[in-house]
Amino acid sequence: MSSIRVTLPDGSRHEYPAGSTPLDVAKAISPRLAEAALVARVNGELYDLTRPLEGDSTVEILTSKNPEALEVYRHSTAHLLAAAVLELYPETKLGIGPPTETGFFYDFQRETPFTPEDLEKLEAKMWEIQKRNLPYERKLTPKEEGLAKYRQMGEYMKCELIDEKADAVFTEYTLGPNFIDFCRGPHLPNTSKIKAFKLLSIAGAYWKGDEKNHQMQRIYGTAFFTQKELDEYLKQLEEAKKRDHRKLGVELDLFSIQDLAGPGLIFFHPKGGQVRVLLEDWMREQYLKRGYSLVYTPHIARSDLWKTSGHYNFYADNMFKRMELDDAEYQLKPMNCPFHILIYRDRQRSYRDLPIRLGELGTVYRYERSGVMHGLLRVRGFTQDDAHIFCRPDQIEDEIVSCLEFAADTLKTFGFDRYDAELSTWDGGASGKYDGSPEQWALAENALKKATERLGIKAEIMADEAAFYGPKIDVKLVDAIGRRWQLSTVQFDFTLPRRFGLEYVGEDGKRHQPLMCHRALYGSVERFFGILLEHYAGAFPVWLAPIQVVVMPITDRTLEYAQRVTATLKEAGVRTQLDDRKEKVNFKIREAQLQKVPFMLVCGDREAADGTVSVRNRRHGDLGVQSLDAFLSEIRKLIDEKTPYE
RNA sequence: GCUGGCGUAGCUCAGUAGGUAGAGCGUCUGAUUUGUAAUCAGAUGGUCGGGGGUUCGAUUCCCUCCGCCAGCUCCA
Repeated sequence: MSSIRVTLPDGSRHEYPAGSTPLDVAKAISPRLAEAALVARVNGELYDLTRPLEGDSTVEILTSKNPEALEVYRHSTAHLLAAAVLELYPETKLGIGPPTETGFFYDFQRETPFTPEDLEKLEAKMWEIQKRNLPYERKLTPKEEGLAKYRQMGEYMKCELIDEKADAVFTEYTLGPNFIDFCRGPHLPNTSKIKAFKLLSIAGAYWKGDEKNHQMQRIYGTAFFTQKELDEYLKQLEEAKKRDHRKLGVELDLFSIQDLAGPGLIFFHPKGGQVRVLLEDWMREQYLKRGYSLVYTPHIARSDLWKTSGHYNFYADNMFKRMELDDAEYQLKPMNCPFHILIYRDRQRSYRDLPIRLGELGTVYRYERSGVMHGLLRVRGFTQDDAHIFCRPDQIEDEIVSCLEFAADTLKTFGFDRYDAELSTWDGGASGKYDGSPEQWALAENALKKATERLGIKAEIMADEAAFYGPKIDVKLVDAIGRRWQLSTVQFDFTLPRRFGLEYVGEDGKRHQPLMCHRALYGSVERFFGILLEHYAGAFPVWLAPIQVVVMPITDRTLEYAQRVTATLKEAGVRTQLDDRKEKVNFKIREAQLQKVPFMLVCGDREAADGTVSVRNRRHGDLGVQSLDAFLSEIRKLIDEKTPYE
């Protein structure tokens, strides 16, 4: 057999000599394609351009236009980093170095830790190696031989990986004469293809992601096909930094975290408090509109409750320490569900009573390890917009649909147009780590699936990702600068109804166990507040802005008029502040702009004489003179319609 | 919790090869009556994160605790 047949994406077929490579195929198509080629897809599998084809194949040449090529590109950059590290610090041992969503990292084991200056040195070294124009060469090595080699090199982590993952013959990649790495590949043909990268940070990382293992130093970096794309990415990082909710929280005087009180505990200042009230009021209103009942439950309960619910054992690590009171033991609540269950269980329920939807803005406390707190996004005390739905099997699908509709409305209200969902299912019972019967799992998973279908929501199935007590749907939103955040969740729970012996009397006069699901839409009010803050970059829409209007008299002559304007707006329910300091308008405007106040009303002699206001919007600048009534009805509209931006 | 970095005035930051600190903004006082992003002048302000040690002397060096930041692990 001296030739092979290659099928191209357009369906055309060509003959090539046996042993041809994807690069040969690309060259035959066009020199320009051969130049742009980075990697190939051969019979569905990614191939190095120089890896010989084995028999008849379908071949697709991938260039910088294919997302897979970027992954390979970054993976190759990670190898370049490892090669640079070994040249500068030969005693270093290698961990793993994969591409990530935004770049790549490589883990290293070394006595002395890397410093930020090392990153610069390493970058320079990487460019130096890049210029050597070295090929990434694929080699096939028998397992035993390879093991012996890496053992001799002292690359004990590579040995461990080979031991676990390698076939009898495995692949490895060289980069120049001195670098070799156990790696599945594929890689770029050579370093000259790498055009733009940057090392970003150093961090600790556990070997194999297990905190029982030793910790290494991870170097993060990113790489793009062009310097321009890299610059854009770095700019986006800067942008993200600018809208960091922790920074905005201080600048806009919204909230704080006090050392004296403890980490992970949030203080909402007046302005943040105002926004939070609006968020909570909106949610409560929705609850009532949508057939939920509002309940209030305590913050602590006897340990007996937590023993019944199972938290005492299974959630102990996340709970605050127990306290002794009157010979009984109490604990702060980490979840609201047992309380809502007690309300359900307080009396006998008929099938006619169902569904019962108990909602609460319930504040819970969870012990988080000291290194994990993060602004408003990860805290030790937070308020969930929590609700528990108790229903019959025939009701469950409609319930899920209305939960998801509720979630979608919530997202829309806050100006999130893009979101998607993940449906986490069990493993079919294989491992025994899941609670609940196969029938229950089937019923629940089906209901979740059908509900997403009915609503036309695309839900990615995450097999074996469910909670042990039931399947769930998580909604992830995409914010103004493209970041994804996990927000709403709808989770089934087969465990708690059983543990608490929940029941209802059915049509048949017999006792049945109700289905129960947990759902939270904001998730945590604190976290949601933080996400919103970053989404809006601090410029809350008019309906949420803590201060909606600042009125600015120009001189003392117009102070009285400005006071009247302020009073009129306040009376109309517009959150208005009078800036009567003896300062220039420029100064007042600057300050209001920085505080991201939506509207500024300048009141001078002309306006006072005509009963008008000179309107300035934080985004659009000077909008000219308007009658106060006209302005009022305009802002009223923005508030009532909850216009997301303005 | 772990690895690394950091902690100086309300905020942003400078500084001291070990001799108890400085700017801008803010705050206060006075003057200025001002038209769409900073009026001027003066004053105020710090146990240099807490504690301990070394030293004649520590904000600086060492130890320890607390907190923050980037990650890891975990998670709403």
